Amino acid sequence: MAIAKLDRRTEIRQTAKKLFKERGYAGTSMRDLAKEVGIEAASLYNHLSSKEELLHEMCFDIAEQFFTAFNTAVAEEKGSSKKLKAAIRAHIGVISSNLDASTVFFHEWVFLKEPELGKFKKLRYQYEQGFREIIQKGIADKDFKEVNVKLAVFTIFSALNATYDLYKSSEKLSQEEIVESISNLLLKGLKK
Amino acid sequence: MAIAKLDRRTEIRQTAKKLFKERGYAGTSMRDLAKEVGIEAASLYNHLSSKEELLHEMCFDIAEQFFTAFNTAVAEEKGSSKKLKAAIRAHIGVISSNLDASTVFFHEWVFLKEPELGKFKKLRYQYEQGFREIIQKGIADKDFKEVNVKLAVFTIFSALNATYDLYKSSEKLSQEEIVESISNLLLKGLKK
DNA sequence: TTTATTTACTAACGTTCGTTAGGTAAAGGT
DNA sequence: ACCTTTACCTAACGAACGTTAGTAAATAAA
Repeated sequence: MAIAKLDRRTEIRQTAKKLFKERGYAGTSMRDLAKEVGIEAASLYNHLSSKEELLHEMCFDIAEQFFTAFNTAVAEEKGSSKKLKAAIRAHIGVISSNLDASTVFFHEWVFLKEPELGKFKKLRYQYEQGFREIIQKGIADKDFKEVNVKLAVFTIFSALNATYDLYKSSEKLSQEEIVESISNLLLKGLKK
Repeated sequence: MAIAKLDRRTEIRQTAKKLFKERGYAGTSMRDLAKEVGIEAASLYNHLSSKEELLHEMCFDIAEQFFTAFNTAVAEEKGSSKKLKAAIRAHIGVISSNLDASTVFFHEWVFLKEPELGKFKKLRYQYEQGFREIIQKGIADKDFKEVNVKLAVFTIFSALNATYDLYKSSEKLSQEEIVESISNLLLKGLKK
């Protein structure tokens, strides 16, 4: 065969990301998914083993991408401000190159069942921990103000994790504009 | 009758907020709701006319609260920084006194059907416009940096709208701590 | 005390859910 | 040429969905 057309397996998964994003996991039926792909619902099961598997794959795939991007980004920079900005860029980068899946990652992980749910939460905590450590180091080095670290990281993630929303607006913002704007605001603030 | 116990109508709506928050609108069935209230699913319909009505009420009730709180808050302050901080406080205040419903407001409005969906989006745009105008005024008065207004407001809302998450963490943060911390970060930034 | 309203029940409606069983036709490997 | 595998189909499973109908008991109004 060699060089097949983009196969059904992949097509189904891409379509599932799109639908889970648009209608939510619980709001998307396997029949919806099948119709969008152009086959019967039962035929989906030649390419997957359950609806839940789709969600599971999406969430953990994105989780892994976040880790990888973070690790390479911060390794390349010295200094807390630069590390933080690099981490922000990496995080936004993963979102912008996985617009559907990352939306699912942020909103639909609640439908994971144990034990995956627990595993997922743990991964997320670990990932956030990376950001907390950058900020702690920054405070220790007197680069950053003595803020409440947890709250600061919370605020940063809130801002970053909503950026998928920016890409559907009509404004054509480049990724670097978004990165610059958000990290400037978070690092230097609004006040003159 | 006089002074009835907290009536069923109210009880059902409070329980619905809790369940819609925990399991999502699509992920909550009327039988789930009935069981939690302690009656049969069919009996719910003595107190409401449809599942959708519940969602509709929650979303528009919170929308109204946001408007009211915003208007009184900014009317009491002069100067862009103070107005913005007051608006932030008001916004967080509405969230913190409606923890269930505001979560539904942020995540489940997508399940509204037309024409309510359109009406909802319009209200939200108008509300955000209030924040944009504060920032525009602040820039014009040289109080604020010349930031991309839309992106700044986007970032602010992202941070504010996630605060409902803070109240379920074990840390006992007071509302004023949260307001101070977030508005300081957004106004003055992380950098020293 | 009779009457009307409210609140709950059981039973069931038609629909949709995720998924399985079993079959068919084409493609690929040997 | 044969056999296996892949990819689809139709049909159907039992369960769950939102909601309606009809009724009985309790409560309030007259």
